[in-house]
Amino acid sequence: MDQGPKTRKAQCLEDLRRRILTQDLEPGADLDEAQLAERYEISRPPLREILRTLAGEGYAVLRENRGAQVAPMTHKTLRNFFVAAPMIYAAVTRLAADLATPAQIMRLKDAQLMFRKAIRDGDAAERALMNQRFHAIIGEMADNEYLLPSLRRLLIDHTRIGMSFYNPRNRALAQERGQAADQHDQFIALIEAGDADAAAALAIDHWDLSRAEIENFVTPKGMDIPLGRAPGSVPRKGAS
Amino acid sequence: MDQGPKTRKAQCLEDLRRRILTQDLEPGADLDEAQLAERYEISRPPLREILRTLAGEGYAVLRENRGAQVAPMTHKTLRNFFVAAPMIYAAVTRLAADLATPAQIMRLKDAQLMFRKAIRDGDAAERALMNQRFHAIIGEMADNEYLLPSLRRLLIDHTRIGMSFYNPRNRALAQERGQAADQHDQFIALIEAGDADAAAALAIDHWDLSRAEIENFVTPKGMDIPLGRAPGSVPRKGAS
DNA sequence: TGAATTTCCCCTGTAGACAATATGTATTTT
DNA sequence: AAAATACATATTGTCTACAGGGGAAATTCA
Repeated sequence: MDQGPKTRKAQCLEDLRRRILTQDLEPGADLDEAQLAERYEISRPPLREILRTLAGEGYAVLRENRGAQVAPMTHKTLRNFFVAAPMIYAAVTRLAADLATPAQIMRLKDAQLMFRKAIRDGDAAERALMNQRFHAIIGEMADNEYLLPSLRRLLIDHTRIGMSFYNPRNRALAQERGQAADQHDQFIALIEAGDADAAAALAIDHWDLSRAEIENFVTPKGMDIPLGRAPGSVPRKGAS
Repeated sequence: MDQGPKTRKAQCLEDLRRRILTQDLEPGADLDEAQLAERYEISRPPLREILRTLAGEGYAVLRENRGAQVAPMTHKTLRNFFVAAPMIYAAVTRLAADLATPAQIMRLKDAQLMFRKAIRDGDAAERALMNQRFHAIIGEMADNEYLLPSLRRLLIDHTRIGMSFYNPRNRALAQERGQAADQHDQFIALIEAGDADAAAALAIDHWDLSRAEIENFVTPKGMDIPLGRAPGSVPRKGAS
């Protein structure tokens, strides 16, 4: 029983990627070799190769003699992300509109169908994964080995960030997801038409939508409720 | 005898990087596991990890069940390189000017000294390596995990391309190398001054210089020598 | 009681042997 | 004679066992 079309090693790699993207494995979490090797029924040497692969792709970091951990998100992460994302996204989308092949456009449409299905089903992890796949395919269309490494790194953290503020009770978020899906349809149309300028502009719009979501989550409205007074304290004006 | 400050494995990784950058190992060359393991006196499992690391960094490519090879340079390579390089270089340099620490600036000056020394010594490989180090340090200054992967990938191929048209007899190239070194001094000054705009502009100038070199090599002047006439052919005007 | 040092244990790193897959060659069949 | 298949060989992929380093805790000394 080799449970699936691929080898166990490939399945392990794929599953670890999925678990990291969906935050099933949280940023900074330790990746224990022996434990993972047992879980995926492979021995430690091939698992170590997988960890190195993940590190190369930006999913994990390796520390000499101290094991691997899921790529952490630090206080600088968001700032760096905001700086790099619009530039790379716009550049890649522009190239994609110029170079996309019919076969790739088919795959993009498939990914979009699965993305919309995940939204309908309310499956947050699947939605995040399908969104990631959609943009990864646009990256493949751009076919530029020098830009793809940064794009892939961005998509990993974009997906993880998106997972961290999923909230099914928030109507505004649901509405924004609908907008995002509509923009995906526009991506397909513009790429199919080969309209590079419009595609690049759409990439910026798409980014702005996502950025606004992230900013609303990171910087929520403060609670407008005064603190109680400490016993014996004197009421006063000015700074606390 | 552990011949050096680092472990044999680290030395192997470093040496393979150096050999790939200097084209001692040419693009597309096969990397035989057993052979390399013997050469560096380590066993195959750690060597395989090194190959995976190199693949993650863009030095090599892995093909399932078919071994590793040095990252090839195809017909699309140069075009993609020309598209991505100015954007990434300018962006990274701008960030570097904003964020560089004094310690990093010290290291940049060191790298520049070694770069000039390599030029004086006429050591092409060392010059290419030190140029790479100089720009890698600027990358570290930018401190942006999303842009560095693409920068690293660009620097690898920029170094390899530069090595492929080294010619000590060409005076124009020597003069351009002097210009490049002078621009490096300007990089240091502008980064130290924190002048991001000027640094980004300089990055573009530096790129233009390098691009002109590459274009002159890739597209040399045609030879203006007519073919001989075939026996019995009639002299004629117009297209051949 | 606190701090420094030493020891122990767990985890990472490595080695050598084994298994499996791909390629090239030779043979056989059409 | 040409093509296809089967086999042999070389190379990649994997496993078990062992060695080594780092961190944490305990103990000892100030």
